[in-house]
Amino acid sequence: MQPGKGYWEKILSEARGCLMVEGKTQKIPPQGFDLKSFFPYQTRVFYKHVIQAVSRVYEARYDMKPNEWRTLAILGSGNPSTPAEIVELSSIDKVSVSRAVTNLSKRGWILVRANRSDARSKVLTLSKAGKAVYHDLVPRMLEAEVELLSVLTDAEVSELKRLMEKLHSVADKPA
Amino acid sequence: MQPGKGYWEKILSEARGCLMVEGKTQKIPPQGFDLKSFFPYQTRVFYKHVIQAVSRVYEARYDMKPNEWRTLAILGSGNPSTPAEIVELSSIDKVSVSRAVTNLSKRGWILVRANRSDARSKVLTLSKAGKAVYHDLVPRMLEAEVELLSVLTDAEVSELKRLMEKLHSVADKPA
DNA sequence: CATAATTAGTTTCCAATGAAACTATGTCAA
DNA sequence: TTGACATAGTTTCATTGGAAACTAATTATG
Repeated sequence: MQPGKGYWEKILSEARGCLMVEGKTQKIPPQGFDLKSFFPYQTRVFYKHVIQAVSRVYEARYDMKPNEWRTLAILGSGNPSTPAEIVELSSIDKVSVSRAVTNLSKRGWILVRANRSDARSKVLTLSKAGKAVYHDLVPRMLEAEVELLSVLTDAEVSELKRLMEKLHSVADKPA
Repeated sequence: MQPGKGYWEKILSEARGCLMVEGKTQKIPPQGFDLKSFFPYQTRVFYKHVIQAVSRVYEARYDMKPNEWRTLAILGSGNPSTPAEIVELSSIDKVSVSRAVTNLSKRGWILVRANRSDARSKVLTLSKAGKAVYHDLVPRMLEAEVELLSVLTDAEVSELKRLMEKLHSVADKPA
């Protein structure tokens, strides 16, 4: 339960000089904070790199927005879905899903029909055209993924994924 | 130079059923694409988690925006800088830096003086108030980082950082 | 049943961001 | 010099995305 003490001891030791307890202003910082070695900063740079590498594909080829691609991807890989299911599966918020669905529908890529079991809802499926786009795009996206990851070994990719997932397991502080 | 063949062989094999070569439309996909196991998707989820964990701190405490925090962080840890240097160090674009500087200046946290050696430019430093904010915020940000990373061991943190950095080393395709 | 509380999805509004155009200054070459 | 081009920073504009309010339909409760 106490993993990696050393790490943050090191980090905090850098900050120690400028720690201030609530009211008490103390000391000048030991020139200590370095954005470049700050984990969230590194994550942001990393993220931008990854996203940019793959978003080019659907942007250039179909002028799609990220959320449209994600929505299409979910509809293509599964059975008919409701917007709510897409929210669930994509971690996009419902407002954005609504917009993506509207746009994809305008383009004729998805079909919207009523949901018999709940009139508030809708059932979405890919149209023929939508499937064609999906089939064209998926392998290209996977290629882009492969290209992106090609500097890493298999083992490294697995490890990276594992560590990213592990980070989520932080329980929200009970207090 | 050919690292981790197995990984993408696996990935591509899933797509194989629906690969289409330029003009030729082929096959139905093997129900194959799963957004949740798509690396860029995982990265986005990961990123949101990380950013959210730390941005709370400066948002709640000083109602600062991400780019304002980053700008402050750079000014605080170093010597006087020009906006261009901040762009360089923060990987924020110059438009955003300009805005962050304007806002921080309005709040009285940074001082702007002319740059003797180039009248187009400016020299920025933290004011007394700005330093106080910096000194208050830095240890809290580091704490948030520690908190965030506390589910990982030292070794895991190092490895994660290493892998994220390694991914950048992709050379932009020559052709 | 009737009505209160929820839920699905949309619309409206606003904050954040980046691209392109713009202003002012600096640099280089004839 | 003087003009052509480059550079620092700002402004304008369009796009994106999320929060909150809204509508319509459903479920729960008395």
